[in-house]
Amino acid sequence: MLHAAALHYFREVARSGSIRRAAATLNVAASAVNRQILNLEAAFGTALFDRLRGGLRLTVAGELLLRHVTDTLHDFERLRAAIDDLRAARSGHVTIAAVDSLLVDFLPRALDRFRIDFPAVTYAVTAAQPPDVVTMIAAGDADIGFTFVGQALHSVRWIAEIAAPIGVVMRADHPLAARASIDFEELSRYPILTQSGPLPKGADIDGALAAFKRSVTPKLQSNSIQMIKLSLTLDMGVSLFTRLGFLHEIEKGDIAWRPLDSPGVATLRLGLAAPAQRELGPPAAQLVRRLADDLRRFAAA
Amino acid sequence: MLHAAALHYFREVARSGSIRRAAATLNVAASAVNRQILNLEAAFGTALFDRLRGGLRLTVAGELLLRHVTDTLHDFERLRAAIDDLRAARSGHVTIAAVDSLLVDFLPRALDRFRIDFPAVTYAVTAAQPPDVVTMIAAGDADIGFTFVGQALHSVRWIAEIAAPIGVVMRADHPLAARASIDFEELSRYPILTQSGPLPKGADIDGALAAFKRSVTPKLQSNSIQMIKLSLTLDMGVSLFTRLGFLHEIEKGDIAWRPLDSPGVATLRLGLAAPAQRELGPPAAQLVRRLADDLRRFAAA
DNA sequence: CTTGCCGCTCGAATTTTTCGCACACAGGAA
DNA sequence: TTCCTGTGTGCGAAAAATTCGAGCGGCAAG
Repeated sequence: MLHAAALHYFREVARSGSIRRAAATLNVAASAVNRQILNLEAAFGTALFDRLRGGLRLTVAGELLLRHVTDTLHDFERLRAAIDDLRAARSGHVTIAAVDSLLVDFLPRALDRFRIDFPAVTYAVTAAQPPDVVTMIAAGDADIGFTFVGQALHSVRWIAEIAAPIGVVMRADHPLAARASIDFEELSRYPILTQSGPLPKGADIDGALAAFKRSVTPKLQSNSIQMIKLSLTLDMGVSLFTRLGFLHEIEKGDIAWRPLDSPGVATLRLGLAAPAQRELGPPAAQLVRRLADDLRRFAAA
Repeated sequence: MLHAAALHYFREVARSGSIRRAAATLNVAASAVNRQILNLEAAFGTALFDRLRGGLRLTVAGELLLRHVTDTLHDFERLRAAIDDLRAARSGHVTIAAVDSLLVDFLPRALDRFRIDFPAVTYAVTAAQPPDVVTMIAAGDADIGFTFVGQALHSVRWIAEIAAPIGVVMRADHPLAARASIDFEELSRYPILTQSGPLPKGADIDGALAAFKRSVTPKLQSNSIQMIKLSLTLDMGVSLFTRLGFLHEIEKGDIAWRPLDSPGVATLRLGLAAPAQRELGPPAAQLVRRLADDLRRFAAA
C-alpha cells in the first residue's frame, strides 16, 4: 500500500530479469506486469529494459529508476518501523528522576509539549540529589533522569548533554546584574540564599566554590527552590544556581543570571541519562528522543 | 504517475492544512481526498492528522510520513530530469581530441562500452599534441579532450584527472623488466624507440627527461604508436610512455611498464577536459560523465 | 523441417479501485 | 435559530488494473 504496485513490479522484473518469473513470484498474471512496465516506459518516454532473448536487462535509465525505487521502498520500510514504534508508545508510564533545577521549568514544559502527541502516557517524576539520580536509574527505580554528568556511572549512559554552569541569580534590577560576570569577592558583599540538602551539588567540582560556600553564612536556607525563587524576587539577596531553573523568569525580565568568575563551575554539564543495559519501554524511548532534541535545541539557542 | 495519487493528496493536505483546500488545488473532489487520507490512516493503524476546528494538523507520525513523501517526490523529480537528459542524449555527435596514448586502448574501450547504451551517437576522434588538445577545445573544434594537465588553460576546465607518470615500456622478458624502477643511466644502455612529433610531451615538465631525450640517438623514431608497439614486441628496444597506451598488453603479459627514477615525471597527470564556458550537447555531457567515472574507477584500481 | 518450449505482446472481458455528487453531522458566529 | 465552515459517508459512475486467452518470434532437440 501507499506505493504503487508498479514499483514492486518493476523492482521484481529488474531483479529476476524476466516478466514471467517476476509475475510468478508476485502472484499476478504476466500480462499485468508487462502492461505496467510498458506504461512506465511510455510515461518516461524511453526504454527501461533492453529486450533480448531469455529476458530483460536494465538500460541506463532503468538503472536510475531502479535505484530510485529501491531507495524509496527501503526508506518506506524504515518509516513503517518508526510509525509502529510511535503507535506502541501511545500509552504507558514513564518514571523520571531529576535534580530539582530541571523540575521547576524545563521538564514540566517539555512534558507539556510531549503530552500533546502522547496524551495517554502517565508520568512519575521524583526530585533527587545528583548521585541518587544515577543510582535510581541503575536500580530500575527510574526509566530516565537528568543530573550533572561526571558521576561515577555504572550501567548508565548519557543521551545528551548541555553546559550548565553555576552562576549568580538575582532580581533583574540588582546592582550585580549590571556586570557581565561576577567573582566571589563581589558576591560576598551581598546576602546569600542557599539551597540546603545532603550534599551541595557543585561542591565536589570546584574548590573555590566550596570554600566560598563554607565561608559564607546564608541569609536564607531552604530546600525548596520555590521558596528561594520568591525570596529572590523580593530582593532578599542573591543565590547560586544553574540558569535552567529560571528560564521563564529570565525571559520575562524579572530575574537575571550572570556567570561566576570561576574556572571549575564553568565546566559543569547537565545530561539526560538512560540505563545502559536495560531496554526502555516504547513511551520512555520516545520521550528520551524528544528530551534529547529539546536539550540540543536549547544548547543551540 | 509512478507514485500513487495518495502521496500527492497527502502532501497537499499537509501543506494546506485542510482537505477541502487541498482538493481544490488538486482539482478533485474533497471526498476523494478524504478517503485516501482515511485509507492511509487505516493502513498505518494510527492517526496521521489531528482533527481540529478549521482543518487538520499533522501528528508526529504524519510528520514522519510527510518527510518520506516529500523526499520521495523530490528524488523522483531529480530522476525524471536525469532520464530526460538521457533521452536527449540518445543520438548526436561528439568530437573528441586526445593525446594518442589514450587512443590506443583506453578511449576505444570506453567508447565501446558507451556505445551499448547510446547506439545512435556518432564520434569524431582526432589525435593531437598535448597543447593542441586544449586549444581545440577552447576553439570549439572539439567537445571534450584528454591531455596532460598543467597546460596554460583558458576557457577549459578539468573534469577528472589521474596520475600518468612516464615510464619505461619494454617486452615483458626484457632485462630491465626485472627492476622495480629504472634510472636514466641504466636506460641509456639499451636502444631507444621514440615517438616523433612537434614537441615531446613531457619535455617541458622534467629537465632530466628532456636532457636525456636530447642526448640519446633513437634506434627507431616514428609518429605511429602502433609501429613502436610492434617494434617493442619484437624486442627492438625500449621506449618511454605512459602506461595508458599499453593496458591491454600489460594485462596479457606481453609488455612490461616500469616507473622512471625521476621526480618530475612522477607528477605527470592526465586529465579529461571540457570547455569552461560553452555548454556541451546532451550526448557529449553524458559521455563526459561516463569517461570521468571510468577514469576514477581506473585510478582506484 | 517439424515440433515443443519459452518469453514477450496484444485484445477483450472482468474485477477492483477510485471518483464525484449529494448529504449527514459537528461546532462556532451572527 | 440560521448560516457558515469543516470532515465523514453512501451510492452510482467512471477509470484503472487484472485475468484469460491467443499470437508472434526465436531456439534447440529430434
